[in-house]
Amino acid sequence: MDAFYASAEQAAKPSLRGKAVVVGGLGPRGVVATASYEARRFGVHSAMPMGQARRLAPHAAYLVPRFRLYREVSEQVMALLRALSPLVEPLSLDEAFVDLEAGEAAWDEVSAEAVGLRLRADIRRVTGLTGSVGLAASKMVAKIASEEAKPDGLVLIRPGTERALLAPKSVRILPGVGPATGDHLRRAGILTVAEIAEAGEDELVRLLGKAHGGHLYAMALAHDERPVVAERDSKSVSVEDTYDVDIHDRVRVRMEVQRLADRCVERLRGAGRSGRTVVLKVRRYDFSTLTRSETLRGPTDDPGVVREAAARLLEAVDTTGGVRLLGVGVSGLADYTQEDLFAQAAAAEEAEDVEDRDAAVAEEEAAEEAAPAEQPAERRWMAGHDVRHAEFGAGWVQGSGVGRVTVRFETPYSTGPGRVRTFAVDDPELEPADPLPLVEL
DNA sequence: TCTGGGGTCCTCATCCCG
DNA sequence: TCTGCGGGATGAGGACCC
Repeated sequence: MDAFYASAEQAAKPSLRGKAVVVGGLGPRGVVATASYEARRFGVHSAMPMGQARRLAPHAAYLVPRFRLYREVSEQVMALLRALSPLVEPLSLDEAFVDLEAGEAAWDEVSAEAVGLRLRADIRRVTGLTGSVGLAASKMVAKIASEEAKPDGLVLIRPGTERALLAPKSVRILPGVGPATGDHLRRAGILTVAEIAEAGEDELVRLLGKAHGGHLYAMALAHDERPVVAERDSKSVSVEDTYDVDIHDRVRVRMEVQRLADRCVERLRGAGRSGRTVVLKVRRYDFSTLTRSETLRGPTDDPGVVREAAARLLEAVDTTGGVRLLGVGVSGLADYTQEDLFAQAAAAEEAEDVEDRDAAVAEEEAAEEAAPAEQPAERRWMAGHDVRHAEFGAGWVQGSGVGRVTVRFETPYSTGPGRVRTFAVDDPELEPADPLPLVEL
């Protein structure tokens, strides 16, 4: 999908069509998740700090991501892909590999191109958004083709032409070559894909190590036999938060770690999994990041067990100077919880856990009350989120501040920009609403 | 107003075991 | 019994991707 989050927002909000739109975290430490093509013209791109984006494109619309909506659209697209082949490998919400031969949807260049064209039309019809298609004989080349196809295009790379096509390009187009590897290669005088191939496998392995070097050399020769793998089980589950202001208070740090552990277990259980290794992540005030992990005797999905492990790990970490991010993760996932000797004891502790949790929630609420500067009312009105007004109907939050919230009343089906009105943040006629489908049913 | 969140994979060091 | 060594498990960190 092309500039997926931003395109979805433009489809949902007619007043933003053709305008610079930036989706990402809006807090003081937010970064850009996706910029619309209009915003990219100002130099805004993903992973850029929001402050920098605002300086480059002060008039762009800045919105918070709405993952619910993106997931729904993603499901529609994935369903179209699965109709082509049982072998669909999603890479993210907006990207996937499809093995067209396995689905007998295509068997040569002509049939593949026909399938690609039809798919793009279907995506547009079903979701209202544009997607790009890259067709090739391997995953790597198909991925590069799809990048070239963006936005709103289709690129087919004929088998046999891959090497010549890749040769003059920067090493950075190869998947797996980021800033660090790019620099490494540049220092060795290797700038293009052709130069990787000329350097030879031994030299690549010497520079980058066995796995990475060998892999990269194969890629440069357009050798990529990796199969399309459907439904891969995830290998870890984690949650993390970056705080608007560094946390110095050790007690508060402990409390945050407990909350993160609970959220992590919630997600773990939601996925019907359990895990054996608990990982604590701490990013300090100076952006240095460290992780500490502990492997348990068996997999668990018990919040008490994960919380205790996370707390133990935290005790081994120096947080003087402050922390900007905390995270808790679980890896070594299994589909079951081991019924070991301690299962009984764990069940007995469950009651205690619930009490602990209540205590933690109470503590947190108390902390919020103690800090009224948080302005909780405006938390409800996040820029870009859907609302409904008893009199004016469906709309979205354009902005909020100093006790007011500004709403634009329009839907994905409005023919032009909607009207704007401002309300008090506690207006009883205004309430949060669910996202509307981008295409009218 | 410098730097998100959720993942994957690889490497290297260390420890333990046979 | 001492020593060498390979290999798995574990833990930490880094690069990369969307």
